Amino acid sequence: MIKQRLKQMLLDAARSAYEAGRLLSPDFPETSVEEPKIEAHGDFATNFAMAGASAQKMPPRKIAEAIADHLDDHEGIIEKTEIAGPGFINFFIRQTAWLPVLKEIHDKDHSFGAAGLGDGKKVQVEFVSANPTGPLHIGHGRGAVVGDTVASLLSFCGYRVDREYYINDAGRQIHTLGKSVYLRCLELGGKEVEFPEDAYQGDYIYEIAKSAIAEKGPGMLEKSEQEAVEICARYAAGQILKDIRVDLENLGVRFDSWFSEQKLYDSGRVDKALSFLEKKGLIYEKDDARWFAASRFGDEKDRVVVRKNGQTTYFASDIAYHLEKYERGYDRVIDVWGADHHGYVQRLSAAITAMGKSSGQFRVILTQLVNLLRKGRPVSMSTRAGRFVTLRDVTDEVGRDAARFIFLTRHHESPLDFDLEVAKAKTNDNPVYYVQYVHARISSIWKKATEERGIQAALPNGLELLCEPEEIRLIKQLARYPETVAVAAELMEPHRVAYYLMDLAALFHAYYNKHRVLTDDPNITEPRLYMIMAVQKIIRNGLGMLGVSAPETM
RNA sequence: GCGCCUGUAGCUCAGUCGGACAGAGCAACGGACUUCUAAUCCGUAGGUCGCACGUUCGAAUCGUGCCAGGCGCGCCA
Repeated sequence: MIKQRLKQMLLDAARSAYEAGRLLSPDFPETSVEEPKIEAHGDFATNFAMAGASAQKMPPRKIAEAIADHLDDHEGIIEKTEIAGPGFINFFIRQTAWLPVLKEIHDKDHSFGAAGLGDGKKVQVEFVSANPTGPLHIGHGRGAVVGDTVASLLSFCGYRVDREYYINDAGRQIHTLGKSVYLRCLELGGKEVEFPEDAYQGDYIYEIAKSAIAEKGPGMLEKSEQEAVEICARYAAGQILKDIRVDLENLGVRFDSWFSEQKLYDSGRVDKALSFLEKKGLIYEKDDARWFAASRFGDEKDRVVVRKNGQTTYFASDIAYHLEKYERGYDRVIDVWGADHHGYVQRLSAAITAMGKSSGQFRVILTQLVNLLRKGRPVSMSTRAGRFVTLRDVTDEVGRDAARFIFLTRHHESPLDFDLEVAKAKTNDNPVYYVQYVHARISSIWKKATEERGIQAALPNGLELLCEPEEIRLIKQLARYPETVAVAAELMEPHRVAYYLMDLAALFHAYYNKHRVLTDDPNITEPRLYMIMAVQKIIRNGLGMLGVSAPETM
């Protein structure tokens, strides 16, 4: 990568300038090379001289001159350097130095830009994990897409990634679900029932009740209430989970494993985790309850793990779950939660620190809430009345590609306004089509090239003829792909890839409108075809990373 | 009251490790289709980066204090 080579050259230049007596100190700052916003400032610039001014006790411009004089560009990638402003060194790269990236893209194809950052380490990304007590809503959709894409990014960057869904199938909510269904069953059987306010109100409960009667038989209702509720609970959770699976599949999200909370209890894992902490002296008894000393690990206060009534808390099973994750051999564990759970982060982090794990081994990604709008007006979401727009409604209406792309064009910690009408619009309000259109346009050109001109393959001939400014800009953008993906993976910010693709698409459309690829001159047609096929590969790879399709025609 | 997130153009949002003159799309206005797909392109206009102070060669970015919106502060999940 050109940037890396420049960094090395700078460091070498600084050393030889010091040896030649032009610099006073061998203490150099960390070299930072970045791309200036303005093209007139060159392809790359460094603040090396300014950052080193205090150590050198010299004016920045003097330092910059010394370094510039000692630059050894034996590969010949630099056209010229300039010293500008308070002491920036600006580099102008020889245009032909950009061209090799095209061949690299063609050669490496799907794996272009794949970095070995992860070094084969095992990572688990746990996301969605919605309670199986009702349909998914749009907020779950956001978490699903962010989690899925973070997993893809990490996987591309050399981690061994598993996607997991944690099923909260133990505890009171499931019991409430069972009771809700049971009562609806009785109601359907003609009995007068009082339906409590804290039960699940939605119409889907009726649907489940109907099929429960059909499948389990009316005899179910003759058992004791406790037994019947239990049957209803398990049946309902199973049905809802089935629907959740379908909803996620529709969004292009698939999990490697579905982990049951109930199994943690059944296998004694919760007790095991608590005694593990107890042995470390981190569990104590107070007010007839048992507490974990979370405050010793940065949490505000200690937290109850076993209640006065002898039942464990959700926190206890979560500790057991995370302990189990590490026991399964995951080096890093990533949880994607809705922002409404952020109060929970510290206590779980505390528990994980208590397990002896470092902060780098656990990360919670919080996704902010989604406001669902239609034509700028909030869509009413009354959970109490059981009347709300589900995730399925949304994907059915706007489609997977648009839904995913919209979730990924915001930083996940920014609240998101999701407007159904905008999501359906096939205009630039909806950049997914803008990006996909590049792919389709290139397919169309290629089709024409093969069918009408008998061209068989894109070959790297005459690339030095790619010297239009729009061509150089496009190729430079292609060269940015590896770094974009690496940074997105490292920071777990998938939106960076989406923005990268929009920028690439803009450069391509601008190029397309100004220059023809298929010309009467084969000498110019060949390299241009080679270039746009590289663009197409990056678009395809990038969209694929985001779980968005790359259509041949639109 | 305490904690977390957010605040950038009329709207929706980017802005990397503190870098040079603040970025895109939409909306507005004016242009470009006998051409490889106009789901496109070109141009114009649009800013107190919530406010104030501080840190320094340099702040949308870091620190402190305010303001506004969202969320959270259970022996709920």
